[in-house]
Amino acid sequence: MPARLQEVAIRAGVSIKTVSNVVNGYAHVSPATRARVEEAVAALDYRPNLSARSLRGGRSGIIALAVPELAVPYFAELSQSVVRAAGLRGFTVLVDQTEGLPDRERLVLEGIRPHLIDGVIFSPLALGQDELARRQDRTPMVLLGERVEAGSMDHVAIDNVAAAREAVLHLAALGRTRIAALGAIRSAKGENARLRLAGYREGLEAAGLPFRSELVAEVRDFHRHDGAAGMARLMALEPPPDAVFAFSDLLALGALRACYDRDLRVPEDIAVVGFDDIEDGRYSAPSLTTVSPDKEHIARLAMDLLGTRLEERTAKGSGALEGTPAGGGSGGLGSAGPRDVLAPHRLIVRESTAGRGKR
Amino acid sequence: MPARLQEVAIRAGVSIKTVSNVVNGYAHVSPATRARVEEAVAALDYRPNLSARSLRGGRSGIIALAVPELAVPYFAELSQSVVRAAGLRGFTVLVDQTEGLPDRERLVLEGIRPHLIDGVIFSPLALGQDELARRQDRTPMVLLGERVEAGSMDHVAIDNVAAAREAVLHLAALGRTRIAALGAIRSAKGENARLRLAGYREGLEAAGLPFRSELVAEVRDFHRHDGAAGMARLMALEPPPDAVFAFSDLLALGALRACYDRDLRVPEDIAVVGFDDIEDGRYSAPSLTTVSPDKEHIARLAMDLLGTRLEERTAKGSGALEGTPAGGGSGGLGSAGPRDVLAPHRLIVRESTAGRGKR
DNA sequence: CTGTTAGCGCTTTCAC
DNA sequence: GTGAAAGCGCTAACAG
Repeated sequence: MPARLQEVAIRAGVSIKTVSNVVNGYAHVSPATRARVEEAVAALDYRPNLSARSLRGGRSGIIALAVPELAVPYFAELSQSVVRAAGLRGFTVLVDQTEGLPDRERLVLEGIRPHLIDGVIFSPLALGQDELARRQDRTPMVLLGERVEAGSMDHVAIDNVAAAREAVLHLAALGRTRIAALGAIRSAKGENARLRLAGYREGLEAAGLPFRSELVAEVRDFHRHDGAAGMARLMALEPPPDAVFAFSDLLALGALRACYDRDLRVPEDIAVVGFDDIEDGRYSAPSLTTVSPDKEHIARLAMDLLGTRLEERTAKGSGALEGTPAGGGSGGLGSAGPRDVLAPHRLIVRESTAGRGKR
Repeated sequence: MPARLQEVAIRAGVSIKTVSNVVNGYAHVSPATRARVEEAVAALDYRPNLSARSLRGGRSGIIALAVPELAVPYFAELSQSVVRAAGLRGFTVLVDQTEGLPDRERLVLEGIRPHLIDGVIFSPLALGQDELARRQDRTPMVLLGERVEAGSMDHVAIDNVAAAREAVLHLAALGRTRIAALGAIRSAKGENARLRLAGYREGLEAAGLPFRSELVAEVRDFHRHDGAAGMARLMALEPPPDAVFAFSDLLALGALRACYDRDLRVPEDIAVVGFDDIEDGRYSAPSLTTVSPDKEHIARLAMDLLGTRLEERTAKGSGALEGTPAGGGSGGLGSAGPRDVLAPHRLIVRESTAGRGKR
């Protein structure tokens, strides 16, 4: 049974309020008193009750991170960065796995664990623009990846189109002419896939290469499995492609595996570029050329945006404390419009396009 | 501003208590009333305030999962399973990354977010037996991996020694005689490494092979990087090993990469076995033979243990209050001692030891 | 079966 | 500078 504020106060011979002041670092406490209180806090191993604090103050210090799957390395690495960035700002992260299921994503939009969560960082997969834009819940939310034009949510992403274009231009610069795209997605899930496909077309055009629809392999998901299957279909073409731009590293890794199964040499027979720069790609054989989004940066930006919103909110909140009877409260909003932040990315050239440097 | 119980009660024309009863699914509410309340709940989009509930009832429905790094695939996959298992039991998971740092792990032991967390599933890395056993905090905790002899904590793990032995016997059965171990760890972090090393020795002995200390490669961590470096050292031996048992898949993947760099054929020149069965190993070239701990099972067992402890706890709590009619069987048995549960594992043979089956 | 009431531990006016 | 008291929203203990 942990100590309460009350007991600390008694032991220190002061009032509850004073202990609270000390614990929360407020000024106007005499050094002597402060020392006594701190001694009592330590002696009793006092820890504030977050539920009580949150009930009272409306803030919990907890943010939710909603991602499709932790087991997908990109999300695992991103989550790691988010957890770290949140920690630096004093927040703990509650992870929600949507598994890319529409219903679970809707739950996120509607506010999981309301009252308990100060804000949400959400990486949607299944939900489209329209649904995202239609969100009701007022908990501050930052969107990762998927951009909502009409919506009112903050958003962090890299320039997917530009990144994809660079990847294709890199392949073209290597002299490849039949450059395939691996990762087109038909369903609503495909925001990222759509952007990368657009960048792929731009890249082809910039390189003076024709767009051939048969060189675009569709997938269901961005997993290794889909990559291997898609690659198998591409290799069955006559003539086959001499390069592949995969829309994720997992797809690319699956593609590499498919090449291995067919004894194709990478990059000699076929060059491969991925997207995400996950750790796996640095150790695969061959190592994977990839578009590297700065995940640390993305996480930090998302946390910054969320932090700002939370501050706005508490600032507003404390002002509107009056007893508000029948709902008239117009409550000045003033909240700045949705912000759209671009995180940096760069192309990392490795063996899957450049070959093995030294042997 | 979300609706409160009060407002729902007014709209439904009943008392607060009745709404609470409906929301919590208690019996003894007339169907008509229930329907009216449910209508009101839906209309006002009422969501219970978890902070208040938790403050009042001492339960929050949140458990913490403390792992070293989400970016390590084994932990990502395990976390995914834990999040899922917890969800099935109505718990949300708050993820804590210790980064394997002693101080952060101590924080876990002392109770992160006290009062807010019903229980903890903890996969320690840096802390040794002694410190774990010395824990004060009373929040129910289940340990993953590391076993505490003296302690009082529940524990779930696979039989690391037996698993390692099987892996080595598999290599020996292939006719390999110079079987190296990759992943010994000197520091306190090494509980798993120690067990697997013990299993390695047992395996050698069972196969009638001599233990050679020069065939044991030490590492700092279980990362790809360490695997590649360790493998490089092993290959410099004269004669080199003809097989490697790596204590983690990440190490094994690093080892595969080191082989690729040296144009060694796997498994012809050297066979490789990993440990963990992460997704990467199923798509690596060659695919990785590995010891597969049943992560779903581990997660479910951990959640079951935690669930039981929580029930014991609340049972005890409410039992302290008098006036419980009904009685019924004592059924008690009070909090059982620490339970130690073994999860299943199996060896999955793939190309890195068996070669490529079909081409 | 339903209503009333008293806090859970904390912050936060308001006095002193 | 410090103390006293009023709730935040909810549940559980009692009546009715």
